[in-house]
Amino acid sequence: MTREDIAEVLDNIALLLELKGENVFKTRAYKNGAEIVRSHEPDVVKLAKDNQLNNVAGIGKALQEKIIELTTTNKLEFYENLRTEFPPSLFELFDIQGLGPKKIKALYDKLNIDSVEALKSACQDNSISSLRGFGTKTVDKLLHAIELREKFASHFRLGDVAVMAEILLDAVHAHPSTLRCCHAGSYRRSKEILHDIDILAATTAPAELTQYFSQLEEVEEVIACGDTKASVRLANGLQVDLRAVTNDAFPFALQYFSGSKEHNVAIRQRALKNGWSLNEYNFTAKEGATPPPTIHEEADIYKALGLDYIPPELRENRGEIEAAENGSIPRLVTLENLRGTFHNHTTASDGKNSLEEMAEAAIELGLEYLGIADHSKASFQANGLYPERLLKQVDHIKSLNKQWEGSFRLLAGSEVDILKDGSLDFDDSILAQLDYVVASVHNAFTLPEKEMTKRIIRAMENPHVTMLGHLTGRLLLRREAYAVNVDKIIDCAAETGTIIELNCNPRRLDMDWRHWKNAREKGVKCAINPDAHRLEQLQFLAFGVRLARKGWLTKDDVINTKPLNDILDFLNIQ
DNA sequence: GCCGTTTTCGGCCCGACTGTTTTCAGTCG
Repeated sequence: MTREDIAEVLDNIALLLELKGENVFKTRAYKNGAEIVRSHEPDVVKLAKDNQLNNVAGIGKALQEKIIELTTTNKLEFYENLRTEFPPSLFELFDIQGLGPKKIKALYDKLNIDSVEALKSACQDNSISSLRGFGTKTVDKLLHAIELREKFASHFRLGDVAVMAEILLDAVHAHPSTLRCCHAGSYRRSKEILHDIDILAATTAPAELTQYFSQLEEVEEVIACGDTKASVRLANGLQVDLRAVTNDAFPFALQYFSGSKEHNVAIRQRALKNGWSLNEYNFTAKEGATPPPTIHEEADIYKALGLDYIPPELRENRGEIEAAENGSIPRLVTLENLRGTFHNHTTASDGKNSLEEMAEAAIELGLEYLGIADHSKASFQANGLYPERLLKQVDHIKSLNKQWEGSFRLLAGSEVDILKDGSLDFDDSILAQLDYVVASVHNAFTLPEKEMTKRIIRAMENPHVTMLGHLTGRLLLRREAYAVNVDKIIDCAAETGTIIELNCNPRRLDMDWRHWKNAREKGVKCAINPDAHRLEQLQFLAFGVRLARKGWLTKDDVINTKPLNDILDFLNIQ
């Protein structure tokens, strides 16, 4: 049972308790517990096994017992009993916008509606209007929400929304009443998966701005439009929220709407200790408390609370507040710090551009080196190279390098397949002729966790392997990560000096940001690699940097911030 | 259900928006 499994059980308990009409704080405690289980370091599964759960804030006696029962028996009696009270299909109703626990319970109790399908019929034959609180507008909205659910996913990848997020921010910026504006929410925090885009604006005419925003040509549908807030939907189903506030409230609103919720709860608690209540508009001093200082910028809020500025990417309540308190917030890596990158493909395997074109694009981006790592022969679906073609490519790279005379360099590598037993797709004698080696898993995804972990560790123990490619093989919103013990891989990387890749293809973003803080603390280095299959994809580096920042990584933690000469030394290349 | 330098009881973030409920409940973030 993984931490994610446990978190899901706790989340489900919270939903079931809500349906039962339990105390909201009790349900909140379960939801909160689920979040803690997802993100706590070290892993609560390990803590439970070592009987070390008693010092985790937010996990009290009752949740401790439940987590221990889950880790030892893979079951939870309390949960099993609770589940018998409602049909499992009821959960899907929580996906419908506009339906919460109260309404779902009413639908179930009064009309026996237990699924989206049943809800749809009840809306269509209008039997639903007999319920108090379900007027004609509600029925229309529910039908619309059901349609949306069928048509669109409710989650989007960062890389799929970034362009639109920037276009809409520009549009808000262009309105004459806008004084300043910024993204907020999970986009600002660089989450890899988003539910919506949040934009915050300081304006002298809030109602005008929300009107203007809801009428932009990119807007497909207006969900809500009030005097200070507008919610719209774009053609691809993505929801975008705009908040319009005064210039004085802007820093507070920016802090508030950037989240995360967990971070804000902790920040508010801290404010309360000073006798100040903090909301999206201001500090309010309670009676007898020292008056809060004047706030001009978001950073002033953190300063007022005795904290260093916390970059938005870190605001997940994963230790950033403690770090800000004791002055140990890391100076996070930036895109400008990158000097080169590894793991890119060419037409030799499944890339769309030649060596020359990729090199030119890298130079254009200001990089000093570009690593070429085409697939190895076992990846026949990707036109993987046999040794002969690989060595020919190495020669080609050597001859191309002459023209740049040290100002730029192509590095000759390979993305070699880790075979099912952990051996590599090329002999050591071939690997020894390369500048570096990326080792990746491309088949046998269904191995049990122990075997998969052993397989990857065996590959890492090969001294020719420089770095590990896309550690878990996940494809966001498409394919689950394969079963692998990431903590063990990190430990092995620390021992063997193997670099772990942060694959910045927005469909992968693998290894996950949640593991990097741990990896960094153990001294494991990161390579931010675009895994570019065409020259435009070198731009993926920007997503990689965003996620590296989210993983607390500094310039020193990222190997490809090193200038060319240092990299040549590091790789032992003449 | 969790938590504690006012506390082991009594708090726990709260404002915006919508619809229908004519004074507020439910949902959302």
